[in-house]
Amino acid sequence: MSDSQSTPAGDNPTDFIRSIITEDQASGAYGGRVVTRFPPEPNGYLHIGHAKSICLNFGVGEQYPGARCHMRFDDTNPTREDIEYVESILADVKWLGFDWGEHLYYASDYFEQLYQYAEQLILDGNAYVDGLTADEMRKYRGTLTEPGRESPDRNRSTEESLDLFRRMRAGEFADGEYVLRAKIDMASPNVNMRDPVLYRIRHAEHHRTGDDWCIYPMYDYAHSLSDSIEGITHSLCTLEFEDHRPLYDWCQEVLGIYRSRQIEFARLNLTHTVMSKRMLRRLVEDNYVAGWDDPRMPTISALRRRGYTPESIRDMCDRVGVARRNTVTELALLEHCLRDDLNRRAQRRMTVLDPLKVVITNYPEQQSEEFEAVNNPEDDSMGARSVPFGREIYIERDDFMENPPRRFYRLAPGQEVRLRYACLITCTDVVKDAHGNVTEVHCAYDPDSRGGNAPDGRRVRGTIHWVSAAHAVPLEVRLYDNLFSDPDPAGAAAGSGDDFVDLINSDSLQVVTAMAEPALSKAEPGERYQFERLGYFCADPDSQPGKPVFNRTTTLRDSWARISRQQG
RNA sequence: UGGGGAUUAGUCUAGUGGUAAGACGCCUGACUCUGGAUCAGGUAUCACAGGUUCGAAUCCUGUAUCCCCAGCCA
Repeated sequence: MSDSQSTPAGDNPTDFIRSIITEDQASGAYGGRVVTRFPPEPNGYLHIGHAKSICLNFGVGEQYPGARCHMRFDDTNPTREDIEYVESILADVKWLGFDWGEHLYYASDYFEQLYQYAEQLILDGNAYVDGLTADEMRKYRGTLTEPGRESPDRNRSTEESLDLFRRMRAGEFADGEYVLRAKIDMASPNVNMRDPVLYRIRHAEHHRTGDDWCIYPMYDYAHSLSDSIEGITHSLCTLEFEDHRPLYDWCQEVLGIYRSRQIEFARLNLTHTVMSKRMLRRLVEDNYVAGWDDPRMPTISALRRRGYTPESIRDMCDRVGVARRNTVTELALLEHCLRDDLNRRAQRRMTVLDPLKVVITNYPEQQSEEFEAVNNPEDDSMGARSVPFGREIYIERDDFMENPPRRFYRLAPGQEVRLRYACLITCTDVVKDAHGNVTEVHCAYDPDSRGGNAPDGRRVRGTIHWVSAAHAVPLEVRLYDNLFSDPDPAGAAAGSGDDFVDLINSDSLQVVTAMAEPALSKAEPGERYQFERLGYFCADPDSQPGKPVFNRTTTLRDSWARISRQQG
């Protein structure tokens, strides 16, 4: 576990759900058991929003004595689901650092049991087979302000319903011909209680049960029963299921089975991204991004590829908390958590993203030497490495200005800066091309400043990173920015009537060839570094031996940007 | 009055009758071989209006605003 400052040791409940569970434990409800579950439908990739639910459910599952969290797939709709998603979801949950142990389940494992319970419902007069078409059923359902009407089939005898239901299972009917409905109350102000459909006919191959079934249970029914079957004590779900709770309770109550308690919380929203499955799918399928794991996506697999650590994601979820209010969390919080984590853990390297050549005119040609650079100033145990230095080096183009503004402490004519870990240099001359662009900068170094400090103790405010031109290795670096500049793209699109894809930031990806110190040439995919003064970067799986590719995970905080903005 | 929720600083979250806490962000300053990190300080009277009370973000009443629900999706 990483040390999260937001959760001081010894504190117990940190949100209303944990308060409820703590009380239940104290009062002996559920016999002192605590069992939660994370129940995705395997119809897409997990995103950062799911991470909140994962952290909550698995977090509770490991926090209470004897507690556990089940990993369960809500695979009740064969037409949208696929094994590919099952595998990616499992991998993502694991990567986030959670473990379901033996408790991996599938709603489809309960199909037979669910079916038997459905027959029980019919026998008890709590369900009936209805022959209304989907269209008719919608009309019979009424509206939000008007009650619904009872279907003509509502009073079908239990014998007949049972017979029809068995024939539904046997495959005698086409899709849509019949459904099994709960017999509750067509006049309920809660439309979910107006005789909701429990089973529909779907002649489709299921990714796990093949064509064993042609009738499939609906979410409300399957979920309530699955929770009960697994002995889930606290069934944590998002706010939009609030109206479903009466139905969730109804299913367990009329069947007289184990009672679980559904508790709803607000889902996570993040600025500068979209989270709906529909929109994410659109981004991928219409090729606005390179795939589900394109580092600009909010999916777990994309965040992983981009370089986010699981610890940082969990830390953010901890800090965001759990409540019942619909909110939008600033991306800045996630970025803070990442920097906080990587500042302590990532090794430093020097890389120049936009090279400008500097010739140190008083440094002997052909000569070179090595300077020692610490790998992480926050952690001595990470040791040091040596970095080659020579007469010609690259510095960041931004680190030189011919006519610098006030408080620009970097390189400028006549101005002295420190080359990090190396020595002090002073700009003596500027070489330009025919268009007046600076192509080269000439400097003189202070031979007595080897290591970075002058013996006379003079202060040099600016320290810049650099790379020896003779030893530099080229690096493909992918600079990512937010996919959407608007903090609330979905809202902005809805408000203006625009298609959300029109709001995509055209500068969300910039690919550059950077010059890096030699140590970076053999980076393995997944390795994360801080490129000094620039940000955190992660080697991408596209890297080839000798041809590393890095993704910029996030920049470092840049207070110079603020200063220069203030100066105009 | 269709039903169900929500409303504390720019953003999250705590506080459950005794005079607003923490985090991110932002602003100041210190320090610094990353204008990074770190450290110090600053940054709201709790949607609104009444009421109860010695005292209310916390209780009551009313109002406003926002979110969710009419799939044989989850």
